[in-house]
Amino acid sequence: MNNKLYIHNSLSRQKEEFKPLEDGYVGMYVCGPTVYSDVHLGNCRTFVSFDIIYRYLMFLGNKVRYVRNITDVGHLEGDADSDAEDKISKKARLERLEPMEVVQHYSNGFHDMMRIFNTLPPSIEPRATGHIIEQIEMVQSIIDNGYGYEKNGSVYFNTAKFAQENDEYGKLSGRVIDDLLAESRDNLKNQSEKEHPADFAIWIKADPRHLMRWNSPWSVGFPGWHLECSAMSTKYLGQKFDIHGGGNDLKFPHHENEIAQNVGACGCSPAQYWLHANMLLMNGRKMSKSDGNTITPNQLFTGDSPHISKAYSPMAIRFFMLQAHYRSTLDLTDDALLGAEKAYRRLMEANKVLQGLAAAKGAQAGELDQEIDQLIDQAFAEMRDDFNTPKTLARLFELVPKINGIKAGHLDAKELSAETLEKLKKAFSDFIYVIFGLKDEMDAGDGDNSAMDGLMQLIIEMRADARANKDWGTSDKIRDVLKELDIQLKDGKDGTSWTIG
RNA sequence: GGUCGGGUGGCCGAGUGGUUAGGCAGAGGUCUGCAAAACCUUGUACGGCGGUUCGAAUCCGUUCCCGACCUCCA
Repeated sequence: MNNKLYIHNSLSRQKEEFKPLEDGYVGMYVCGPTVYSDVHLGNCRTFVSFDIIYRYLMFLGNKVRYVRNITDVGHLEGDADSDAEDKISKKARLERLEPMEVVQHYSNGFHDMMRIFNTLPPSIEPRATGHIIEQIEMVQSIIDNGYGYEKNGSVYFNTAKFAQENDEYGKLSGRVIDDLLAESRDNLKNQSEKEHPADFAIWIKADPRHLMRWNSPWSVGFPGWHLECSAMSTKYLGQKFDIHGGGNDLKFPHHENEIAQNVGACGCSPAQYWLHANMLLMNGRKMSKSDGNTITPNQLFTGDSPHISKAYSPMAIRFFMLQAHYRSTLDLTDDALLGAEKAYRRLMEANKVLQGLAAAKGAQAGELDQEIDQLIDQAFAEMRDDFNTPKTLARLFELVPKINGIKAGHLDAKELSAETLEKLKKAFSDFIYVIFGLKDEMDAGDGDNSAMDGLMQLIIEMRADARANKDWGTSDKIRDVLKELDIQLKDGKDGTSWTIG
């Protein structure tokens, strides 16, 4: 059986077998947020996608160092040599806050949201402002290697020269430097500090209104966007590492320039595999604040938005994200969320049923056993094929009727060996909790529900008595009132169970 | 305008040169005191137009539409 992991590499635009630089160890860098506003739902999708990838790499037995930065300086709203302002500096100025207050506030919010979506924290979460020295050193290396030049205290990366001397530039994004040249030749007339429009700032001299400033050999200023990722990935993962990830929108210019900086500074391309998560749409269009086609995570949780009919739980949304492949766009609609929520509950219910199953006496591997065994193996194979969560889920959902069928007695439990049943239990639990990172939201109180369980047991018994006496009024009243309390009774062959939601 | 990626059944969403994705919704049935849950069965599909092929939704060309990034304009 083929146990290799295949990953789609944006650099080669095809699936490749994943081979870490050092067997059993994986270094993964993912571009984190710029913390100047509340985290965007689309960002959440990207980080959930990489959370699954992180979890799965660990599940396969790798020791993973997962570095996800926080960009808290340098990300401009426009071009460095125009009138652009740093996003955080601007926010701080408008709100009359210290820039670090802005950074702390939105970092906290980001972390809260990541926790709500049940993503694992990265191994290291470096900040750009905490690595000014490393960035200055990298600028110096780039200058020393002839790929950077200073103009009026700012330092620019010489993209044109770099592209001429290296094969690297444009490889990732498909940009051709000549096209960039041709497209923008007119701009050369502008009073620009740049020698070429494709050049970009790696150190920016701070104008008087700029609130974030550090001493450097060139000026009192701040590092350019892109540079923080080059410097910090090198610091924590080395000049070469395994995986670099981020949102698709970062491919150009951010990631292209990152590669240029790394090559320009040390002569080697940083990551072996580049992974890009695709965008989240809403109602078939991009989310956009200006035309109202947008929704925040919190609006999703509260249902307070004209775009949705009800509130959705974080796990229902996480499940919704799992239903699409990370490299595809995902269209968020109310109907799709309704469907995902139901599917999520069905899966979790099935798991609960499964974990309660015991092997039948005298069970032997029959046809059912073989089918189940095969589906489990297929599910794992789907994950190894570029983390294909929708296909993995499809296999799990093919197992659901089997689980329910055994429980209900439609399927012959004797055909399922104890060994395969154990394998199935372990696989379901691993997929749901360990790999997909889902949580049970339907259990009351999580852990401390013995009182609730006891109460429900009593109520169920009282209803059973009423039913035995054909007292339908009482039994239906119990059922209806509980339903209003969001508790659902499920009558099965061997008694009644209940769930919340 | 440039580069790249898409257009799949009522909705979301996989995938493949000839064979079932899966979920949700819909229809029928089993079970039930009636329901719900669960189980069984089930329909409609691959944007338009050409071409390659014995055969294409899957490959090629073209056109329309959508998205990302860049650029231009505002």
